[in-house]
Amino acid sequence: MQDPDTPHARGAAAAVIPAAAPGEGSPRLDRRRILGSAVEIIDRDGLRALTMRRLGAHLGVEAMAIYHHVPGREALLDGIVEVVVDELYGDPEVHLVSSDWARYLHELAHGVRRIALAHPQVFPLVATRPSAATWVRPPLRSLRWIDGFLLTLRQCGFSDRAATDAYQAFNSFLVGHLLLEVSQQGADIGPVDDPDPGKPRRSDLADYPLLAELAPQLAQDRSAEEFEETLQALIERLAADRAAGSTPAGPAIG
Amino acid sequence: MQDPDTPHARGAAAAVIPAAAPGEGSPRLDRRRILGSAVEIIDRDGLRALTMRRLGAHLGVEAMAIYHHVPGREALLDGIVEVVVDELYGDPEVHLVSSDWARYLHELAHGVRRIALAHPQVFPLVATRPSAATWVRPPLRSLRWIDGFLLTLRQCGFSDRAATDAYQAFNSFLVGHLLLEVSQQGADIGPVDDPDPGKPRRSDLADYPLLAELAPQLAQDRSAEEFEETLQALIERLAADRAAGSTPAGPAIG
DNA sequence: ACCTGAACACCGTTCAAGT
DNA sequence: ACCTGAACACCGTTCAAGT
Repeated sequence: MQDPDTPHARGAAAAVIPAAAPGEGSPRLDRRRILGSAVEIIDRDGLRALTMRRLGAHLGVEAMAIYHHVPGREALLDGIVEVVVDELYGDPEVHLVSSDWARYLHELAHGVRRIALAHPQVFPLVATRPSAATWVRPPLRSLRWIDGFLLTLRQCGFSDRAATDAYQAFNSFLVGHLLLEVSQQGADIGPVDDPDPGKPRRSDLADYPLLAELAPQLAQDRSAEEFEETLQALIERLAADRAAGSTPAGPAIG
Repeated sequence: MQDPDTPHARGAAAAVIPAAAPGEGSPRLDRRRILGSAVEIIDRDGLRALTMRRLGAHLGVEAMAIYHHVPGREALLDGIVEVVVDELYGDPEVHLVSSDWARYLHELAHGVRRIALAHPQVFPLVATRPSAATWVRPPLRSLRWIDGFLLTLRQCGFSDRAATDAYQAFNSFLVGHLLLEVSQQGADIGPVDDPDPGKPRRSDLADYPLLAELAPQLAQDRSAEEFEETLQALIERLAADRAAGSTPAGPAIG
């Protein structure tokens, strides 16, 4: 249980001066500042380090002050997910709509991947938090992006059904791949308290000679290539669905 | 904050008689009984309802007694994941190895899906808990199954690389699809405290006419079909990779 | 050997009180 | 209008004590 307490404001009994942006005059609390600090804490110390009390301290404020801007911890987590997902808007390489659907899916997929890799400890939250409606699926869980997605595909000749199916398949792909990719690079859900979380002992592996032989290869990080290949395969599949269009599988009447 | 306290043993100040299997004589505590109760609690009330104290009460024991059989809460969660994933062994429709790899992947995928649907509240844990080694990927995270998987594919003519790639792609597919499927059917990560988690208001949807139009279609549950289709596409892709075999993309030397 | 009671250091959250 | 102090009902976990 060492808690090195990284050299932030806290060590000395310093005056209560919240770290405000240098040029900005107002260290006052607001939702944006709260959510920003929360993301910082998770990025640095993991989800379990995010406590109302610790968040307050990080903001130079008592924990209870937070409740004036955010209804509670659950709402805080929802806000974090929203803020992180909305980083997509700031990505100059991703456009909200496009006339080239395949290129659009490429851009979007890489944009989401950049977010996941920038916030590996937040991404499990993005993937697992229940969303507003059941048909809003992570990670593309903002109404505006869902709309842009469907608009783009419909403009490009997808039927309604093909477009909505594509939305679901695209999200499944992103969640599946990115969740495993961030977890692979040490994203703990929770704090890093555990020095050695019990990696398979050699003796365990001894029971599975093939596994022991292939373990080094399994350990290779081919995430980037796999992402590209699976994305490409998905796009090809969607292209086929699009071409099939509104042609069902043969005459069903009769 | 209503807590109806479902009509289980608890209401009346009953004698401390732990619920033991009728025929079984020993209500003594052991790891298996603890993990079983823990899964029951999560299945019924969600992950956040699983508390050392509540688990103890459910077992007819003080919370501290649990620590004699399980090192702590983290280990408890790991054990839960293990127990649930190991239900695969009890599934008569899933074999550990096979000489027909495509059929094998079908069986395995459906076996894992049955588990996810049987324990929708546990599956996010299966998907997000850090595993022993980085190369052990959820949901197929038991060494024995990984070994069986690789053995089957190698026996069926997959190269080492194609087999390990297939393991990773297969797991990504399962996590992505099943996580969204269980979350879609109301799997809360956390308790059901929130009566209405804020579904998109009509006014929000008014800003996105296309979305409003397609929402009913997005809300349709096509999980089963999608699972089948994506699985089939994955298998076809793996078949192509297998056929490509050890033939790299042209001469790289020179 | 196994379980309990009491305690400790933390949580999220409330509410009246301060400014 | 915004923040604080003190309190409440919970947590996970420890440890000496009981049987």
